[in-house]
Amino acid sequence: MKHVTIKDIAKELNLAVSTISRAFNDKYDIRPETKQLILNKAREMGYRPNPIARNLLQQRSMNIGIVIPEFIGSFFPEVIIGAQEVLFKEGYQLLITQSNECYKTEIENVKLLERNMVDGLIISLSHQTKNIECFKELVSSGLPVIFFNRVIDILNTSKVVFDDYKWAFFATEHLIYQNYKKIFHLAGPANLSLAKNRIRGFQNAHKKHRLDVPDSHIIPSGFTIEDGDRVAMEMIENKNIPDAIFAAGDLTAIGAMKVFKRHGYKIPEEIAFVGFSEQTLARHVDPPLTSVAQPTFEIGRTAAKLLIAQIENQGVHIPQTITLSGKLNIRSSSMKLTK
Amino acid sequence: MKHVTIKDIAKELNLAVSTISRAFNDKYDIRPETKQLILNKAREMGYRPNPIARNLLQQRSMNIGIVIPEFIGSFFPEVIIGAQEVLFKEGYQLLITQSNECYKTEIENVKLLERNMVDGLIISLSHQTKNIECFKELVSSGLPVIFFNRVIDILNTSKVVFDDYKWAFFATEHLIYQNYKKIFHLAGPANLSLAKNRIRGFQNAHKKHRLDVPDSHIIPSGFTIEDGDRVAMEMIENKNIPDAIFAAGDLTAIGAMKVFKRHGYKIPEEIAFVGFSEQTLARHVDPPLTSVAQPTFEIGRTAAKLLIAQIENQGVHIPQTITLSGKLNIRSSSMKLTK
DNA sequence: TTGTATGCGTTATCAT
DNA sequence: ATGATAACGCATACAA
Repeated sequence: MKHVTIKDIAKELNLAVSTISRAFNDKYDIRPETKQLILNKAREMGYRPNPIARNLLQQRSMNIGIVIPEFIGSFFPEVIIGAQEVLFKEGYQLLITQSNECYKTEIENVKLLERNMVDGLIISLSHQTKNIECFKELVSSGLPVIFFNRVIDILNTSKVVFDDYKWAFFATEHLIYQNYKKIFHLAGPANLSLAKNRIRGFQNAHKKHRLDVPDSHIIPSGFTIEDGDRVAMEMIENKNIPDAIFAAGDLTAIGAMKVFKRHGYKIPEEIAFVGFSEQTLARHVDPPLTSVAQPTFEIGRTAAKLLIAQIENQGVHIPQTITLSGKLNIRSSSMKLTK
Repeated sequence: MKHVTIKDIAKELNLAVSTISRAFNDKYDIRPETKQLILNKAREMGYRPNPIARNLLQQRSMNIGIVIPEFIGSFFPEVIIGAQEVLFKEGYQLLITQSNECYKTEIENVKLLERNMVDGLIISLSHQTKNIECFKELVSSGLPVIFFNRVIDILNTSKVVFDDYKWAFFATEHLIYQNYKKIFHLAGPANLSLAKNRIRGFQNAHKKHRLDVPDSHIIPSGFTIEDGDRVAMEMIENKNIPDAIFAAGDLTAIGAMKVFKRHGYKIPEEIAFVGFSEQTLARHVDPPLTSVAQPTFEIGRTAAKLLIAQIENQGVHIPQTITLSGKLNIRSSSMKLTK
């Protein structure tokens, strides 16, 4: 447990600590033989540099904080893996926190990370988050922050987003091409701009094909299986049954699909389903769910790169928004069998 | 970005830094008015204590490292949430790393965390891990380490494990009671003791019911969907078809189930399936998969508690192994319809 | 009750 | 080329 320090090495070799330090940071002059001597001794004694001390001195922790709203779906873990890949290469550690979609925990997580002197933050909001004062302060404090996917439009930071509008448009159009007429949209949490963009895509696809979309076709839901369950039950009770559903999240689509299936509806013949976000689950439910796939790993990598650039470039930072593209994975949940 | 320090406050108020320090750690004598004065000023100046400096001084980081082999399934995230819950309450931060089931990355993660002076580690092994020298050294270095689920038997540390033997036994017995005769076991990675225990449970359940289990019924596989795919394809090619499959992991079961389904086998009438670990996926595949549920959150909480106890109790630490229990969720993948 | 001084493990700036 | 020393921000033993 007792860590070996450069001081111990110095004592052992009758050298000054500064000399030992130099042996490890070869920016300074040091005689090659001395260096070898020190390096050997260090290995022998099992010396490991203490990054905490170095961080204290250099006023940076080499830690990056990441704040995500949940952990269970495959989306965020994949983003994190992508970010981790880039950050580790640059010597940064990743401190991961998740809020269970709870605004209060989210704020606590941010404060906790801030206090731990992370050099930057990568954030995706909980869908409870309405009050953004805290984030405004965070950003104006000067700490580099990157938002991804669930972002705050008006905040002046770099962002990595998905072209939600475009892909919601395509997904809806896919249903229209299959000749579905009464298409409902299970919308995401109202305060997320991503949800609004998906709604716009849904509407404009209809517009392009000169189809009507009454507001009643846009049903506020959420992102969970239970949201899908609930909404589907309501439709059945109200005898207001669509012939296709485009959900803002895979899990909602899956929840709704299960309910309709249980009630004897044939999928996709009577009701088609399209989801969004390509959870692992989508490929494995029955029938497999058509879904918009987001480049999860790439989102993470991009956010990490932006963050590193901003950190190493303090002062002259121009916020930029990078929009990534995806693809529509068409599966049997939305393919009308050719008759 | 420029952080306010106690020094700044001291200068501002014409007090000594130690007095400021005392105001925040109320173990020491300080006049209440002085304390109030300082606290107010501190708030006004936006002071935030710097944990890095404190850690350096106290030789502890209040960080716990966690090393897991993967991230995508719901099992490990749930364990982490459980651990996080306990650790946060005690003021610890959680540094999460994952290795993608790669031994090399796993070791790197451990070293990285060690260098960052974590106060303890919670580890579950990658299934590539065979060489345990590194972990032996780690443990004998005195750093508190808790293993969970994928543990190293011979290592003298505290462990949180699941009663794999018992539940494999029950799962197998469930199939036997349903009158399945030719039951195959898709075994987990050979170097994990958990895999061995599940095999033993499988065998002994047969023994209890005086059934024969040729070794050929135990098929080495892994934990992924692809493993299940592969193994199922082999069975079909060899025309060696079981009437039930008990897999050491849900994903393997799901992979195999899909292949057999695609080849026209009726589930569970012709082949029954039972998995292990209760991934979210299990409830949502078709048919829903019978699976042994592990108390994921509880595993995390227990590991965290053991670790904290060990950290705060340096020196007199008696390694203990806590075995948690689970339950068998019986779903239609293994329920022979009553004729 | 408050101030002074020291040290945690490093790096950087001097001087030697 | 190497040594001495001051920082980084904080906590604490000791002096006042």
